[in-house]
Amino acid sequence: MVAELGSPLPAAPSRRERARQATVDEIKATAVDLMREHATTDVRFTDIARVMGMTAPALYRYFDDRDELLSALIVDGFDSLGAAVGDAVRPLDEADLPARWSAASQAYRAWASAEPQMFALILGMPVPGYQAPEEGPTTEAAKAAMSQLSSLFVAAAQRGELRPPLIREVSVSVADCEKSKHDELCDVLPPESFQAMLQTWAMLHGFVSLEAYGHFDWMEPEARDELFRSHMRLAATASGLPVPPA
Amino acid sequence: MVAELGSPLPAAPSRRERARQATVDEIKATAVDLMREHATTDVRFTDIARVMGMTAPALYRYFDDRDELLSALIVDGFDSLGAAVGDAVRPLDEADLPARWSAASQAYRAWASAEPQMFALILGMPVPGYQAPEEGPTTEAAKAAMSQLSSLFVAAAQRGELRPPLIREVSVSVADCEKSKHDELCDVLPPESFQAMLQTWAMLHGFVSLEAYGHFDWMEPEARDELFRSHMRLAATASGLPVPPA
DNA sequence: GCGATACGTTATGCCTCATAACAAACACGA
DNA sequence: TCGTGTTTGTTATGAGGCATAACGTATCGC
Repeated sequence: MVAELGSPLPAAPSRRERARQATVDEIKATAVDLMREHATTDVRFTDIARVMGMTAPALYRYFDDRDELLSALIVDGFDSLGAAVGDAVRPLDEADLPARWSAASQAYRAWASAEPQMFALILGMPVPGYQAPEEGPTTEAAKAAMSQLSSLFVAAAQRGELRPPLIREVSVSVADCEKSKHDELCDVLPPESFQAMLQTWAMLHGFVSLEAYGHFDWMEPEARDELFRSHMRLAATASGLPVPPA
Repeated sequence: MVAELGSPLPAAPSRRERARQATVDEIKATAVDLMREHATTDVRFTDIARVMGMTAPALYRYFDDRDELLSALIVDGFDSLGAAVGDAVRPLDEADLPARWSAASQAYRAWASAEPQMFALILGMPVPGYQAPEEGPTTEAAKAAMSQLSSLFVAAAQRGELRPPLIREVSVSVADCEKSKHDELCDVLPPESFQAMLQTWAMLHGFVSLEAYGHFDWMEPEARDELFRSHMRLAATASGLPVPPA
C-alpha cells in the first residue's frame, strides 16, 4: 500500500464499480437513442436490452423499474441542458451580456430542438409513474439548469446594467422569490426583475416548446431563426436585460 | 311518414345512430375522466370499458384502435379549447379589446390548468402512435382554436386600434403567413403584426405550459394570477394590442 | 315476422413489465 | 491456488394490456 494518503480520494472506484457504472451509462445512452429514434419518451426495457445484446431482466440489476430509469434520465436531462447553456456562455466575454443572453437562449433552443423527447421529459407533462421527489436529485438538477438563466440577471444587476423591466407592477414578492429555491437571487435582484426573469423564461420556453413540438413546422427554418431572435430581443428589452446597440 | 320535408334535415339521426353516438361520447368522456384522475394521457381500454360496465373488445366497435380514440380526443380538445376561449370573449363588448384579450388569455390559461392532460395532448409532445394527418380533422380543429386568438388581432386592425409592435424588424414574411393556413390574416395584418401575434402566442403558451405542468407550483396562487396578468399586459403592449388605460 | 346489421361477449395470441430461480463469472482472502 | 460469497447474467413464469377472431343476441328496416 503506497497510498496511505488514499483517504481524500472519494471511495476508490473498484474495477467492478467502473464496469457497473459503464453499464448504467450505456443503458441510459441506449434509452435516449431509442427515444430519439422512435420520437417518444416511451422506452421499452425489451428494446434497450436487445440493442445492448442482453435480456430485459438483466436491466433490473441496474434500475429497480422503468420509473427509476426515467428519473435518472430526467436528472441527466437537466444536467445536459444546464451544461449546454453553460458551455455556450462560458467562452464569451463576461462584459458582453447581450451576447451571453443570445448564446444562452440559442443553446436552450438548440438543445430542445435536438432532443425534443428529453425536453418533454424534463419540462413537459410529468410522466405517469414519476413524481418529482421533494428536494430530490431532480429538484437540484432543475435548479442548476435554471440558474444558468438567472445568473445572467444577477450578472447584469451586479454590473449595474440591469434596467427596470417594462412592466413595473410587482406581483411577485421577495417571499415568492425565496420559495423558488433560488435564494441567492432574492437579495441581489429587485422583485420586479425577478418577476421579469420569470416572464423571460416563459417567453423563451413558449417559443422553444412550440417549435420543439412541431407547431412552427409550417415556417421556413430561416424565418423561425429570425423570429426567435426577435422574440429574444423582445424578451431582453422587456425584462431590462442589456440589448445589443444595433 | 309525416315529414316528407325531411330532406333538408341532415340525414335524420336514426335511433341506432343516436345510441351509437351516445356510446362514442361516453367512451370519450370516460377516457378524459380517467386521464384527469390518473394525471396522464395514457389511457387503457380495459379501464374505460370497466368504468362503462363493458368489456374491452367492445370498444373496438367504436374506435379502430387506441390511436383513433386519441385522435378523436385531440380534435375534441381543440374544439373545447376554442369554445372555452370563444365563450369567454363572446359576451364582452366588441369595442373593449383589452377586456376581450384579457378574457381570451385567461380562458386559455384556465382551460389548460383545468385539463393539463388535454392540454398536453393537443399542444405538448406529439403522441407516439399518432401523427397529425396532413389537412386532417385535427389540423382544422387546431386552426379553429388558434383563430380565436388571431381574430383579436384582426379586430384590432380593422378598428384601427392595432399599434405597431415593439419589435419592428420583420422576420416573418407574407409568404410565411400564408403557410400558416390562416390566409384571412395575411391580407389584413401587416407582417410585423402577424409576427407579433406569433410572439404573443408564444408568451401565452409559455406561461400556461409552465403553470399547467407544475413548474410554477412553488408560487402562491394569487402571485401566479398577478404574474399572469402582468405577463399578458406585457404581451399586449409588445404586440400592439390595445391595453387597458390603467 | 324475417333477414341483415350492429353490438357485445368469451377465447385467444402476442407483447411488455416484473419477479423468481438458477448458472456463470469474478473478487478476494486463507 | 483454491474456495467462498457477491455480482451479473440467464431462462422460466405470471400478470396485465392491446388487438383479433369467433360466436351469440338484440335491434332495425322492410
